[in-house]
Amino acid sequence: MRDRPVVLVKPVVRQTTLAVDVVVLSPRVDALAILLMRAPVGARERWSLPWDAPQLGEGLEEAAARITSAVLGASTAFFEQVGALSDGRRHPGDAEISVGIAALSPAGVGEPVDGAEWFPLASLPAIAPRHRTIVDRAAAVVRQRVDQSPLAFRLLPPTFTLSDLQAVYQLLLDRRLHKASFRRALQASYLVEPTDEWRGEGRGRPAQLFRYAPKKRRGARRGVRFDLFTE
Amino acid sequence: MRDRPVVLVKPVVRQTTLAVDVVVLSPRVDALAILLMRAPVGARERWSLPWDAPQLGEGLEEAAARITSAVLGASTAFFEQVGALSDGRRHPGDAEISVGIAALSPAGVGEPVDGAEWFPLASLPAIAPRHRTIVDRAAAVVRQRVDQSPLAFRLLPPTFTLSDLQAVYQLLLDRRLHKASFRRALQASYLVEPTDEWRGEGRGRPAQLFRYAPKKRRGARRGVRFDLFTE
DNA sequence: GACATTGGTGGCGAATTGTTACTAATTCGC
DNA sequence: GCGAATTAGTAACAATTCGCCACCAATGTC
Repeated sequence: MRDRPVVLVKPVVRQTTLAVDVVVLSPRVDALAILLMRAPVGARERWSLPWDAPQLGEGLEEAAARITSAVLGASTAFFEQVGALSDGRRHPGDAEISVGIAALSPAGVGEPVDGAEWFPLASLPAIAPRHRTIVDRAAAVVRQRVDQSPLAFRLLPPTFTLSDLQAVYQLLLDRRLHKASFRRALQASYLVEPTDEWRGEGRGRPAQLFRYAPKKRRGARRGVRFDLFTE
Repeated sequence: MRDRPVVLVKPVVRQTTLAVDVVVLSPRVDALAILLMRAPVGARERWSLPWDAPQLGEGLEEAAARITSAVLGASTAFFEQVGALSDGRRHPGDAEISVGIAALSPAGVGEPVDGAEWFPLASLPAIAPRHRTIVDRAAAVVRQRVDQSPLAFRLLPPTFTLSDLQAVYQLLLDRRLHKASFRRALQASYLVEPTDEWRGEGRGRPAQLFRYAPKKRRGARRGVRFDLFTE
């Protein structure tokens, strides 16, 4: 190597347009749902993900939080980045770059403002191509990270039954889990602790309520692994 | 819900400055290394990640590819997004937003241009705070995804011995793996197939060369899991 | 030819996983 | 009141997987 470094890449910042597109995820009846907004008249598609540009000095997750509470009227505290996109696909605001962010919201928290509505992930209306990509990636991301990250607990209220928890895992993973194995794996992961409350749903035996309380576990705690097949 | 939707969030695109910061990763002697560039005189730190703004109409991974080949003189084809950052931390070009991208480069491919140098991940010189964050996240991301993604194979030439492969996994996971278990897990994953070539390193028995050839496996193929402890 | 060195495998005990089958506590219908 | 239905929770067993040791194989060194 010679003495005087030659800068072959001469980096320069350039102005671009950036949008934060938010995938607000929540467990609804028997399906994961996301929040879409009715687009202004004249837009190419009738629906879109809630989005905005970050304000000056505002972080990306901060922007996502602002957008989420504007649309849902409730604050969410857990976000998962889905990725940045700048393919040629069309964005409703024609932003060059999109940062997709998934916001996890427990069921029953907040209420969509006028013009916003829940849609089951499996049956969305037409949205802009870039939004479609972001939604698909968001689903993939949560599915992939659910066993490494306390993600499932962010879709539940502070206390919940193990059946609730299992239902959320099933929604996220999109497959049925075996009850006994699920509970055993959960036990081994030291992620929850029982409260002394019980909840009766009407029929059936009342269920004990648990809370999310990850124990620091010496050594490598393996992620929670679940097996296949229906109960 | 009323009939006329009220748009509560009125999204607007805004101009921002964006940088793509690239973490070029490669296995060097006994350690994962990344490529840093000597910064121009007057910069606050002597070294930085290679970075640039994407050109007009250029995708993020495209930009990463361009930057990588400018610095390494060789093209890499595998990228992993590390995430977008827009905290207050300082970036060498004062970009408001950074997209961190890890580029995986096999050992022995390309040669750093003047002003660029390999540094073992464990002992980096001082770099801008935002670059520090990106490097740390990149390491975390590859560690987390190595068993879900063909990541390890992108750090190796097209054919390799199983010992080579094990060494790369060990670098990525930063721990020793047990030989017999490693091979058994690999067998079960249907990720590699043997060629009919063998390679003698000088001493010891020659090793068979393998290539990456993932078999489509019906049903849920579980990720490759490895155990602990030295050979 | 003994030895050092690296590659590769068989197999065994321990741990984990997949599943069945049971017990427990409640409401509903009659 | 009381059995059926329904949901919660667990014991236990068989099958599989894991962690590891011990060994065999093929090469270079002396």
